[in-house]
Amino acid sequence: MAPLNEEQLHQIRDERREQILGAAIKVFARRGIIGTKMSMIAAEAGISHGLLYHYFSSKEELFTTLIEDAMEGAEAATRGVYELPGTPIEKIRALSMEMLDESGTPYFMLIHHARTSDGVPDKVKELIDRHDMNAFIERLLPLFREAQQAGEIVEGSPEELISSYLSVLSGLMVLNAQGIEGYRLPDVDMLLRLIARP
Amino acid sequence: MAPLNEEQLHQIRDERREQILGAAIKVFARRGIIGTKMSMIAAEAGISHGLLYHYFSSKEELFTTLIEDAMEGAEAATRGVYELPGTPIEKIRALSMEMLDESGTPYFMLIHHARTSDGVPDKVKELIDRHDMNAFIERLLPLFREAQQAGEIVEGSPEELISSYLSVLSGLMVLNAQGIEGYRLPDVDMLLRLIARP
Amino acid sequence: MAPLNEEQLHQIRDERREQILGAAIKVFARRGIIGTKMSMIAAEAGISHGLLYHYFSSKEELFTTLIEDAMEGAEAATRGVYELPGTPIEKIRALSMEMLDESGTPYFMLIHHARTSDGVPDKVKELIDRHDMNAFIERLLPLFREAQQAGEIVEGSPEELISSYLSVLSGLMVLNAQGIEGYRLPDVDMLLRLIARP
Amino acid sequence: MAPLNEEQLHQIRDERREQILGAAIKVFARRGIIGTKMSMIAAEAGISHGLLYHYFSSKEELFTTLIEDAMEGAEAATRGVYELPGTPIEKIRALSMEMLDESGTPYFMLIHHARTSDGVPDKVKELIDRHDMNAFIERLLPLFREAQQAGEIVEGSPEELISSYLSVLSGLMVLNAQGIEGYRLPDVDMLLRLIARP
DNA sequence: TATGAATGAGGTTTCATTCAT
DNA sequence: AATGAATGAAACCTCATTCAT
Repeated sequence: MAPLNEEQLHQIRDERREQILGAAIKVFARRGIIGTKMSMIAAEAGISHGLLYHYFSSKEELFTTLIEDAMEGAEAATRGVYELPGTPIEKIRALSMEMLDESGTPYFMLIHHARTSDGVPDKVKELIDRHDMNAFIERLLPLFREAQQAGEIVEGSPEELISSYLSVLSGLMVLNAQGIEGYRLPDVDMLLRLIARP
Repeated sequence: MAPLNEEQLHQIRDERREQILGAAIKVFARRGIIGTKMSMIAAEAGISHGLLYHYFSSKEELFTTLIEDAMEGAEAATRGVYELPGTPIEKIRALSMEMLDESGTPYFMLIHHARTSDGVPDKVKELIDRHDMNAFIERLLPLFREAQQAGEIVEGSPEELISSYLSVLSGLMVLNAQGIEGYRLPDVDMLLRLIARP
Repeated sequence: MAPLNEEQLHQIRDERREQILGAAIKVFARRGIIGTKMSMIAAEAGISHGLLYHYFSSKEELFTTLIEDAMEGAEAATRGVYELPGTPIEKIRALSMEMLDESGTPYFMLIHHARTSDGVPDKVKELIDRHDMNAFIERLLPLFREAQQAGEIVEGSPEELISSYLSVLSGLMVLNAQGIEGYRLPDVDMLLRLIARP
Repeated sequence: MAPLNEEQLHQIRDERREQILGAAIKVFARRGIIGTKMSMIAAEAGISHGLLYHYFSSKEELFTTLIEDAMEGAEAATRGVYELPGTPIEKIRALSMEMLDESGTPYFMLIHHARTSDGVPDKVKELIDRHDMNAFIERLLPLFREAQQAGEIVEGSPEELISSYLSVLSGLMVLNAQGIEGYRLPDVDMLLRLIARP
C-alpha cells in the first residue's frame, strides 16, 4: 500500500540526515552552539527549518549527535595509529597530519566549542569527561615510550610530552578550523621538532 | 548635601569605566561576543545593567573599545621587543613568555573572538584588518633576520618562520584563555625548539 | 491487478470516514479543539496523517462535521422522549439516563468544547446558536408541564426547572466525559430529587 | 543611592504580580493552559509580553502559582465551614453558596483544567494528587455525619453523599466559570434537595 | 487510495536597550 | 550617577497543511 517502499524512504531519510549533519558541523564549527541559529543550518542544508525537526528534535540533540561522532572519530584515529607503517616517529607524524587535515578539523573545533561554551547540554559534558585528554594520553603512551627507547624523541616524562604536543596541535586545529586569513598552519616537520631528538 | 565637585565626578566616571572594562574583558574572553550578556558584565562589575549604558552606548561599543585597547597592547608588545636585553633569541623568548602570560591572554582571546565571530561590528573588522598578522610579521622581521644571521634560529623564509611560530603561540593562547582542564601549556623552551637551531 | 470497482471504493471511503470520525470524537472530547493534534486523530484511527486530508479538508471541517452529528443526536434524543413509555417523570428519568450514558457523553463534551473554546469556526457558532438551550427547553416544555400537572415534580416556572436541571446534567456530563478519577456521577434517582415532588 | 527606595520597588513588584495573576486566572480559566497564549495574558494585564517574564519565568510557572493559590483557597474554604454559624445543613448551604460564587469559580475552573489537560506541569499533577476529592471528603465527613444525626439530610453512606454532591457542584462551577449564555445556575435551595431530608 | 517528507505561520522565551524615578 | 521595571525584535520549536510518489 505504501507509495514509496520502505527502502526508498529509508534512503531518503539517511541522505537528509547526512545532509543536515554535514551542514550543521560546518556552522557549529564556525560559530559554536549559541552563535548557531537553526535557520543557518537549514539554509546551509538547503531545507526548511521545520524539516530539521523531523530529523533532530532540538538544537541540543543535533549538537550532541555531532559530538558523539566526533568523539568516536578522534578515538578511532588515536587507536588506529598503531596500525600505521613505519618507525614510532613516523606514526606520530602520520597521526599529526591526520589531525591537522582539513576534513578532520571541524570535528575538532566542535569538541573545542563543547569544552568552552556554556549552553552545552549535560549529555555532552559527560561525553567530554569520558573522552578527555587523559584518555588520549593513555592511548598514546606506549607509542611515545617506544619512540623514546628508539632515541627518536627527547627524554623526559612521556605524559608531559604528549599533553604538550597535543595542546599545540589542538591550538592549531582551533585556529585552522575557522579558516581565517592570516594564520599559517606550520609544517608537520616543524611541529615534530617540538619533540624530536636533534 | 553639597554635590560632588566636578573633579570628583570625573574620577568616579573614570573608575567606573575601568571597572566595567575589566569585567567585560573577563566575560567576553570566555564567552565571546554572542555568548556574553550585558547582565553578565554588569554582575561581574557589581553594578546594575542600566548603568552600563551610561558609560557605553551598546554592547558593540564596549566590545570595540576593548579590541582597540587590545590591539594597541599587542602592537606595543611587539614594538617593545627591541628594547629588551639579550641576544635576538633571548628577545624572542621574552616576547613568547609575555604572550603566554596569564594577564595577556584575555586580550588575545578577545582578538580571537573578533576574528572568528560573526556578530562583530564593522568597525572592529576594520581594526583587525589594519592590525593583522602581516603587521606583526613586519614588525618582527628585523629581529628574526638578526637571529638567523647570529645562527640562533633555523634558516629559511623568515616570514614563514614568524607566521608559523605566531600561529602556534596564538593557538596556545586561545586554549589557555579558556582555562580549561586538560590542556597543558608547553614550556617556552620547548616552543623555541620550533625555530631554534639544534 | 484489476483495480477495485467503484462500489468497493465507495465502501472503503465510507468505512475510513467513520473510522476517522470515531477516532476524532474520542480525542476532541478529551482535549478540545486546540489541544487536539491531527496526528493524534490519525494515530487513534490507525492511519497516516496525510490520509486525513483526503477525507476532511481541515481540522475545522472535521470538528464541524462532528458537531453537526452531535447536534442532530441531541435533538433526536429530546424529541424521542415523548415516544418513551411510562409516566412523565419516568420519561424524564429515561432521558436523564440516556444523557449520562457513557456513549452519549463524548458528543456532549464536544458541544461543551464548541461552546467554550475560541478557536471554533464560525459555522459551528451558528450551529450552536440555532441549537441552544432554549431549543431544548421548548422541546421539553410539554413534558415538564405534564409532569407538574400530574403532581410528579415541583411547582414553579417549568422553563427555570428545565434549564436548571439540564445545567446540572450538563455539568456532570462534562466531568464524566473526561473520565477523571475522583468525581462520582450521582445516581439518577438522586438527581431526580432536584425536581421531584417529595 | 537607589533612585527608588526599596519599599517603593517592592510595592511596584507586588502590584504588577497581582495584576498579572489576576489577568492570568481570567484567561486560563476560560481557555486552559494550551489555549492560553502569553500574549493574551499580557494584553489582559495591559503590559508587554516581555514583562511577564520578569515576574514569572514561564507559562508553566505562572499556571502552577495559580493552582497553588487555588488549592489553598479551596482547602481553606472547606476547613472554614466548621466556623460558620447555624445548623449543619446551614453550614453546607453556606459552603455551597461560596463555591458557586462568581469570585470563586475561576479558581475552580483552573483546577478543572489542571485535572483534564495534558500540557500540565508535573508539579501541578502532584499538587492535584495531594489535594484530591478524597481530601475534601474527609474534611467534610464530620459535618455530613452531624447533619445525618440531626436528621437534616438523607441516610446512607456519607462519603457517597459528599462526593456526589461535590460532583454536582463541580460540574456547575465548570459551566459557570465559562460565563456562557444558556446555562442556568440552579438555586442553592434546589441543590440542597439532592441531599436534604424531605 | 495511501504515505510521510516537506513547508511555514505562529507561539514561547531571551535579552539588548530605554526610561521613569 | 544609579537602579531596575518595561519594551520588542529575534530566536527556538510545534503542528496544520501540502505534495511527490
